[in-house]
Amino acid sequence: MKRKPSTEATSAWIRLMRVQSRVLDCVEQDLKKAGFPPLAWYDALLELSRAPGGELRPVELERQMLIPQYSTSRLIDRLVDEGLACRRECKIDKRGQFVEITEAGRELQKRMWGAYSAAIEKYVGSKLSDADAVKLSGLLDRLGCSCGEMKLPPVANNTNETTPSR
Amino acid sequence: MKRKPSTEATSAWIRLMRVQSRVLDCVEQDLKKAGFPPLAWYDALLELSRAPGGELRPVELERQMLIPQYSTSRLIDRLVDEGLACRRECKIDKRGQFVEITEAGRELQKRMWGAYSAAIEKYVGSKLSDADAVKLSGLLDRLGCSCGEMKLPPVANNTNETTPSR
DNA sequence: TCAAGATTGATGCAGGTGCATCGAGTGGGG
DNA sequence: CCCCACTCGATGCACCTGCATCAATCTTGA
Repeated sequence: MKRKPSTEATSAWIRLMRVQSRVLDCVEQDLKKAGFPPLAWYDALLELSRAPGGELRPVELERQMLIPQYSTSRLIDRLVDEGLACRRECKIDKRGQFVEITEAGRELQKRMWGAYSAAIEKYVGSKLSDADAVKLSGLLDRLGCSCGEMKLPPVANNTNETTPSR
Repeated sequence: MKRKPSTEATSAWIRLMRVQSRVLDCVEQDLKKAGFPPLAWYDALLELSRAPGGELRPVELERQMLIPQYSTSRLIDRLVDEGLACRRECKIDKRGQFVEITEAGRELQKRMWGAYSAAIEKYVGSKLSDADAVKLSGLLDRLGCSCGEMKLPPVANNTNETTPSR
């Protein structure tokens, strides 16, 4: 027997869509106004900077970021064009390659974290108590885990550390 | 004094981004597999179908949907191209126009609601108790209300009624 | 009444995304 | 060893979005 979606589920869905798009807009707007590239660049730079040797296979990056293959490919193009990363050959698998973050890339990632963390604080931290943030995370987790598995979100637990966006 | 974003706020942010993008992907994928157009079309058709006379000024539609003006303009183009709506002149303001939903538009909106409500149930309703859905809505609301004001989400309270997507 | 400014809606351009497909390279079974 | 299936990554295409700007019209206020 197929249930109709409850009013509550529907309402939660609507708010989830509306709120995240507005908050994300605000954050990206702040970053853009500060002259930074889109958040996706930050995510990629962060993943690269955390990888051992500062390099990853595109296919790894793709899995970390949960974005499609072609999207990764073109994002890497842009990072390379801007000198934030470089492609290196992969000796063990000639189909593949490594992407290595450059010093400029590391430096940009750190600078972006300044603006980014400020935006998170402004649009999330200042609106929610820690306890409520924890509750929200818990409820959201239950939604995420089933349409394909949910990766453990890579959260910094050292307050001096940088943190990924998504 | 400027606080660092708490670990909890950051973690909530990450989950918000990841979870909504995955859930939205799942829902849009289901609709696409059923041969339906994107959710934005549904939203527009719903707004039109609820408007008195089934017609709205583009500028109204834009405010309802919280999307930019040029985006509305082109969305209307597509709806008109597909025969789901038509443009009508606005006699009181010659700059403007009315957009009126057609019968085909109303019919598509209803058919989409079938697939759409099933997807909401599948990806949200089945994962969350009603009580948790209410909690989630409440927490999300607190995030939404401040970067620009939050519109009251137009929620159907009659289970036979259709419901907007965002 | 009329000029200045605001509002409505369209559009050219640059860039990003999804989809399908391709070529190169790998690896496993016969 | 060789062929077939698979994986890795790139790319052409269509479409969609954001941004800037435009023309037309409306409104305001001197």
